[in-house]
This record gives sequence, structure tokens and C-alpha cells, in this order.
Amino acid sequence: MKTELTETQKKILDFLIEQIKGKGIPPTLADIANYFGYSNRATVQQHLKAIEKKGYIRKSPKLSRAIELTLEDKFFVPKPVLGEVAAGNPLTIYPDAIDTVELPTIARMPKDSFLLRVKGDSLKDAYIFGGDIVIVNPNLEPKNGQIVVAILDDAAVVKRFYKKKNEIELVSENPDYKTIAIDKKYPSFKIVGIVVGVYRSMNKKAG
Amino acid sequence: MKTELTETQKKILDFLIEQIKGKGIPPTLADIANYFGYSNRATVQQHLKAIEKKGYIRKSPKLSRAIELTLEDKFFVPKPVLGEVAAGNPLTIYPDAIDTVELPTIARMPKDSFLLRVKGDSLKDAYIFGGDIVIVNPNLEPKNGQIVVAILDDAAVVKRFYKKKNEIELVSENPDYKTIAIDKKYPSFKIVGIVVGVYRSMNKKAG
DNA sequence: ACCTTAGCCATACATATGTATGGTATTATT
DNA sequence: AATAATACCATACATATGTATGGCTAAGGT
Repeated sequence: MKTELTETQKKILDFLIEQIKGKGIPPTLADIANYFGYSNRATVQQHLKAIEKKGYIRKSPKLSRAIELTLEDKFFVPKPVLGEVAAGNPLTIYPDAIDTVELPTIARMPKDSFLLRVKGDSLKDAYIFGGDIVIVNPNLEPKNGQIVVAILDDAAVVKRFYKKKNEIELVSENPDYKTIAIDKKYPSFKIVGIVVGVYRSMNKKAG
Repeated sequence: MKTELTETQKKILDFLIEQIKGKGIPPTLADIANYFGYSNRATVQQHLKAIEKKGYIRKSPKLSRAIELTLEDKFFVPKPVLGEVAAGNPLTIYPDAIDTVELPTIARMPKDSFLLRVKGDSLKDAYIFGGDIVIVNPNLEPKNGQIVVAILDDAAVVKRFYKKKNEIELVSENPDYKTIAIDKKYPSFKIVGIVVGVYRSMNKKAG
């Protein structure tokens, strides 16, 4: 059914997904034309018609911005996961996306937030398990007792945060792992963000 | 800054949130007028102007559907929770929303899905705990081993689903609770939907 | 050479959409 | 009684938006 898209059509579809998923509102033909530098909406119109014909989008006639992603029928839209983060022992954080989670449409990213997949079980007493996706907000100040993502010597960890006098304690919610204490001036330490939520898809067998 | 909204304005704002968050695309003035039975777009126009003046939305002039929710800055948007659902013993399901979860914008509801807050711990071995929000999709056929929400004698339960020859088994993921077996013809039994995801906010202390 | 496909532009058109303005009725407040 | 705010309607207008049609070029297949 679905034929391959040409390069140009792919770029336009990418733009559509980016706008719809990211910005939340489908663009008008004029928007698309403007973005790609087309002087004419008819050009866009023809590309959209081609993309629709190949089954990737659906359009309602005469209505503005009425572009729907057919992908959405699958309920799941790919979202990049920035890296794996160790709840147990530190793992390397990857510069690029290392994996793609099938995140349901329920999961539209909060602005500036990002996702990490948790590996290990050091937070199991906080009910966060390996395979869970944590939603990380980098724009919040950590408070004592909150679960944070931190980078320590180029590796990322998820731990509960406690601020002491001269050092910061990162404690696991699992007695098998011991607390990490970091001097506040330690250079290669950085709080990446705060875990504001946990999401777990039920596609794979839970547990 | 933000003044109180009138009843009518509240209803319109609710509709806006519902459309933007649920359907993914802001409505046109005509859409809103149609929904509320207004014969005229100008009526809507004036309401929107009032709502904007009070700071709840932002509009871009001359552009179609260019209604933004100012709430979105807060990252969290209120979502109704339809009821409580017992993971342990059945509880009554409420006709209206009993509570409101601050669901992050990461959590845009899949179409027709709804939320339930889990009470009890019968699913703890499936890593679902009391207080968690389950996302329920009523439009999927349950398969063996999936976690479903079911109504049994006017009470709702969350259990793992298994289809047998003449009966349906609902098993808890916790040895403390015993399996429920229902004859397929039992009248007051109904599968409500399938749990497609679990969300837990980290606002309150986890655990 | 011929045809198809992709990619782009220009023009023209219908209407969907937002906007401005003025009017009426109701209710509450002063 | 006067005033203001809310809620709704009708009409008129400008333009944003989608659509239809034709034409032009480059690349590739037959």
C-alpha cells in the first residue's frame, strides 16, 4: 500500500511531524511553502497530494490545517531517547539518540524536557524499574528528596538528591547500592534535570 | 493578572483545551460556534477576546486556528480522572470525574482513551501501584496476558486478562489476591478497555 | 526520440476564516 | 433610573487558505 516517499516528500513529511507533534498545530500550505522557500502554495499542494496518495497523511478538503498523520492510527509515534541512564551503576550517556521508544500519542514532550530509559534497579524502592522511561525537566532546581538525573564523570545516573553542607548526596532507593557523595566543587559533576514523571508502555509484557 | 472567567467563558476554554490537547488541533471560530450552537462566529470571537484579555489564551491575528493555551507554560494541564479502579478489591466507579490529575503535557490523551487512578496493590508485581494513573484505551480487543480494566457488578477492577474456554479469568499480579473467574455469559461483566500505559507524577514524594 | 515522474512556478477562483461594527436582551451594580 | 457587563445576533468586509489548471525544466527508463 504505502509506497516509498521521495527525498523532498520525506522532508515535507518530517516537517509536518515536527510541527504537529512538536508545535502541536499543523501548518498551512503557506507555512510549508515559506519554510522550504517555495514561492507558491500550489507546489506544496502537489507534494501533499503525493504524500497523501502514498498513505502517510490524510487531508480534509477545504479546511485549513486539516492535515492528519496516518501514523497516529498506530497510536505510537517515534520519539528519540537521548541515552540510557543507570539507576544502578553509571553508564555512558550517548551524544545522539541511541534508541527510539514507541511513545504513544499520549506522550507529547513537555517543552525542553527529554526522555531517558532507565537501566538497572537501584530505584526499585521508588517504583522505578529498568525499561521505564523517565521524563526529565532540565529547567527546574532540584530540591532535597527529588529524583534527579546527574552526570558524573561522563556517565549518567538517576538518584534521589540531597544537598548537604559541602557536598551533594545521591542515594539509591535500593539498599544494594551505596550512596554517592560528591563535593560541590567537583568539576565533572552536573545535575542534568529533575525527573518529573515516569512512563511505562504496556506493549511489552510488564515485569 | 488573571481574572476569573465567567461560566460561558470557562466552557469555551474547556472546549479549547479538549480540542487542543485531545484532538491535537485548535478549532476555528466556526467550529466553536457550531459546537455551542451559536449561529454566529462573532459571538465566539467576543468570547475569545474576553478570555485572551484575562490571560488564558494567546491569539495570533488573522491566522486560522491560531489559539495557544497560556496554561501550557506551566507544563501541566488538568485532566479529569474518571474514577478509581481497584487493583485489589472492586470499588465503585464514579459517573463523573472524581479528581483531577496534573498530567504533564507529555501526556496527551490518545483519542477516546481515559485515565483511571489505581487504588490498591494487587498489581504490584506488574509494577503498578496505588496512586498511579493508568491510561485506558477502550477501543482495543484484549489479548491474553494484557492488563485490562473491567466492570464487574458495577465495580471496576484492573487485572491481567486471560480468555479460557467458557470463562474469562482476571488474575492479580499479587499472590495475596485470588483469581476471579467469570462465565462469558455473565450479564453484569464488561471489559472497559486495555491499559496501554502507566504514568506516575513525581510531584508528590514517590513511594 | 518518446514518455513518465518529480519538482517548481504563475494565475485564477471559491470559500473558509478572522475581524469590525452595530444592534437587542438580560442581569447585576450603583 | 442609570450604568456596566455579559451574552447573543446580523451584516459586511478583507484576506488567509485550499484548490484547479496549465506550463516549464531536469532526470531516467523504454
